[in-house]
Amino acid sequence: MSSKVRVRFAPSPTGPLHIGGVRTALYNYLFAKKHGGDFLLRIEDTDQTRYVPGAEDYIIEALKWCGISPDEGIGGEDRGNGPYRQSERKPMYMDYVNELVANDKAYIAFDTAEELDQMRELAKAAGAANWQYNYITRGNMKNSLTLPKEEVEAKIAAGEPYVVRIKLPRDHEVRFEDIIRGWVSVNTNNMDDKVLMKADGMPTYHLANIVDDHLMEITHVIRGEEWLPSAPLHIMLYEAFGWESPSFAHLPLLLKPDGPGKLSKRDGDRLGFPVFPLEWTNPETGDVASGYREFGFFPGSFLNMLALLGWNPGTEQEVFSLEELVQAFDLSKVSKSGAKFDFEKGKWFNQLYLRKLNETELASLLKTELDKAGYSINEAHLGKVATMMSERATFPQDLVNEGTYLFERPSAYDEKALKKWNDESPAMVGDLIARFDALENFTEAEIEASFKAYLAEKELGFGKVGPVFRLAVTGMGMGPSMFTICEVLGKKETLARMNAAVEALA
RNA sequence: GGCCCGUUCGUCUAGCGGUCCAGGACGCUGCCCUUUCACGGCAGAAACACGGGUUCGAUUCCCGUACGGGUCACCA
Repeated sequence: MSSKVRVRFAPSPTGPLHIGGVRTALYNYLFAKKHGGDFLLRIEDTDQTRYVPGAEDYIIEALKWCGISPDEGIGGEDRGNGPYRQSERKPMYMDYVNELVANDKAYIAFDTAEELDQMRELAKAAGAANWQYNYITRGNMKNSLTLPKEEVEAKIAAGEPYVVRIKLPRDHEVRFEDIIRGWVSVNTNNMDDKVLMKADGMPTYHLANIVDDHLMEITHVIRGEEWLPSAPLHIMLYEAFGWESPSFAHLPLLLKPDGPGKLSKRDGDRLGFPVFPLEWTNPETGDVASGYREFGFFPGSFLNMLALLGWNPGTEQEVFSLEELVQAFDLSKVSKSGAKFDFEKGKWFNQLYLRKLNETELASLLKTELDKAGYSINEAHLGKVATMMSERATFPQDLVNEGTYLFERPSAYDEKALKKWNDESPAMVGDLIARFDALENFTEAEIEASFKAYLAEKELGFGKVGPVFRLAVTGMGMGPSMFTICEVLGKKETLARMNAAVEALA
């Protein structure tokens, strides 16, 4: 009888979540929902020096925008496993650390950060490999393993700062089966006695993580590959406590599209696209980093894009709603190697999502964008214009930007299109003005019929008059059907523009 | 550098010993549609890192090399 699936996303509030973090949260969410389990959000803020105000709210808002809010924990329900912020759990960790020390699974160490740095430098100067605080070196350091018991007690009584380190056994092969990578094996000889509790009394990530995952009954730990090297330590910790370890799944990293390395927060807008779900203003510098939401992405397309970065269902389906992702998701189909992030594919997804919208939805998007840009049009035309512009838009703002001539008179004429304008043009436009002016209902169909009748009468080709007509009305050399544009503009405005063009370009 | 993980088109990837002179998608190129642009349709270029094994047979299994990534804090 297996217990209920419970997973957690446990970010550190050191700044905005980047898209790699969002993907980790997404995979956790998908896995939980697929198995009818719980998705928790825990804040790992054991490092007080790195706390960034606003980061926690940002994380909650980002998940909410994506539609993958946690069931339990920060931003979700408190189901009695809280607090869900590690800084608020500080007193709880002490007992566990003491238990480990009492059972000879951990020890107290007095070495200062400076002394440790010195050891590392010395080792480096001697050309040795990494200096490690381990089964060999701990015998020469200042700790409860080397110092007499009375001295240890005296130091503690005197208020001397100390840390607690795990006491790793010598030459022990640590093995665990990663859901994505299969068996991973590391010898304790290559590991060191990591600090479990810092001098300030706060646990390190390693200790807090294990204690909390155990207490919160986490069944599956799904996290980035950057944690793979410390997974053996975590296994040792579970063993030290005598607890059953959860299953692990280490996700491949999101890599920079250009140079080497993983996509990082610092990449910001250097690459010409957002790396954060929502816009973020650095509270210290005031710098603003763009977000996918503000860039015009839909939560659905954003998630769809992220989901396929490192996972695929094994079929040729690429477009998924969140519900479909839940159904199709499978951790064993997550790939092993890192994925270079490709913004072009993301844009494609957004374009696809935009086109799936119906006329009412598009009209509402257009209205919002028009308001933002300070434009307004006859509400009756909203749907027509939105639909017309949607096929050349990737983002909602393109609905306006790709056709500003629909909302204001052209202030200039496109240089390239201007080449189509010649000596005969004013007369042609003049003829059209006269014809259009006579139209009863200035509708798309009527305008088209009138225009074509004119072509037939003068025995002119569409290519001869069309571009000139377009230039006069929109100032452009390309765009959607002129007849639709004219109907939207209305007779008065269309004729006014044509007259203005004749005057300006004569 | 030590340790760990990985390696199929430019990119994301399918492939779990013969179905693969390797499939899909983004991007790119060409053609068609079209007054133009866009959309759409069609077509095309484009990859199994290398070397050894194992096997009747390797993209698929094993080993090595190369390359890439991660990690080596009283940060997570």
